[in-house]
Amino acid sequence: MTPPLHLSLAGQAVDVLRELVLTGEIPPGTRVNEVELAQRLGISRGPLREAIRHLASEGLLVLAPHRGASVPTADAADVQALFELRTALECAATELAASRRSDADVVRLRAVCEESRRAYSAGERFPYRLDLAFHQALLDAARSPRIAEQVRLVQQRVVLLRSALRDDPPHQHASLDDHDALVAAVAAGDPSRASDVMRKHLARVCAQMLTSLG
Amino acid sequence: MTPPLHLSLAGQAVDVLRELVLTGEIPPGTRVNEVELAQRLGISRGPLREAIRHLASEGLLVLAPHRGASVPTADAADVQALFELRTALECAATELAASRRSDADVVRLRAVCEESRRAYSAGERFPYRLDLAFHQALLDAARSPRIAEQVRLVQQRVVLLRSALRDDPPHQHASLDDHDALVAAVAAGDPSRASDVMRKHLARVCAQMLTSLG
DNA sequence: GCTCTGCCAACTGTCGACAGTTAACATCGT
DNA sequence: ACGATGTTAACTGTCGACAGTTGGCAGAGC
Repeated sequence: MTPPLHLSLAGQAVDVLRELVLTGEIPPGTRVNEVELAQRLGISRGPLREAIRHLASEGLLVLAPHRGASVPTADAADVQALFELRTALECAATELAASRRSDADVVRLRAVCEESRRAYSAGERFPYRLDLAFHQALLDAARSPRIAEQVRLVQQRVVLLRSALRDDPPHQHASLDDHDALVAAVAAGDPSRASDVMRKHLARVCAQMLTSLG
Repeated sequence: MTPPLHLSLAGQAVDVLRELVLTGEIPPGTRVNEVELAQRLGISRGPLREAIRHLASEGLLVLAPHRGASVPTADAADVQALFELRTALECAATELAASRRSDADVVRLRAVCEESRRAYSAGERFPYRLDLAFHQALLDAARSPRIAEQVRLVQQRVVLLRSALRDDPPHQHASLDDHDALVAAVAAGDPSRASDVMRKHLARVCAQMLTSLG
């Protein structure tokens, strides 16, 4: 039998609180009240504090001494710094993916791209879910668990800002093309081209976010 | 007056416990007893638990449900994954440093290199302190606070393994040469050459650690 | 002698309460 | 009316105690 992944109240609180932050139910700038939230979750302040600190270590909350935790707000400089980190990590992961990918990885990547195009053609907004799935599939192909973990954390922080990407068809179309180009380079086993495409893709996304903010 | 950096007991406990782990006073594989350590630090279990969780988020401790925290031990695969991450981050930082460095940055880097050579010539073992100082100076020149923070965390984990690097003069000499080559490329404003030198430098360090382990 | 089962000690996970600090409000002085 | 100051309520930081789980040990059964 697999040991239960988290039965601890603190672990559950991490999951619930993460969702509350990522879905925007606790919007950026909001301060978190420990006693109130503890009652809402039906737990004591101890486990909740541990959950809060954990989320803070992931960058989803910021702590101020004697003033508690709040959901971070980002300015242009923050976005730039965040994308410098994301670019460093994802370009490296993309290079590794181009070197290490299996046939199954390529199949998977193509499938995600096709599903994205279907959804886009069907008039849906480009589902963020599929964008994440694509990047996740790329990370799987890279077979570097630590880099994958760090990328996951950075992407989480980006999700906090994703309101900036809603409803921009040109940007979404460009992203679909980027993804296709990425898959082609990875499938061809060309790390430097793949990395280059990724760098440009992220630069576009970053620029898009900066204009949407400022 | 600058507000005290951490007056909270949890914050102090983080610093003390981090030092205990990094200096090897609590060696890898050792389990940490909460009540015992709390008494030793003269604090209650609450703040200590927060400190433990914080160190765990930095990778300096690993948590097992109902079995507490212990200092992690690394095998070859861990070292490889760790250096893949480190390479991704430091190569990116090096590229940025080559683009953004000021004259003062170059002066600083040269000074650290010279001090390292002096120490080495004087028959000292290559002080790890100076190696950290060099990489830190490089990060300062890169002006990317998030990447710098992540590198700091990875380097911390590497310190846990640094016993593997003691007393290897050929390796130390090669590292000194690497550092000089790095400074030259950064000073010349050549990002791709600088990144390349860094990649090879880290590959050598990683290989050295792997042979020392297995 | 070996294995399985049931108990036991030690430790972690959790809780409720107290103390110290912060920030906002009301009050006083000018 | 405006600013400075004292006061107070709310919240965080900390503590000690209780409960549940884990792993080891002793003893019974084969």
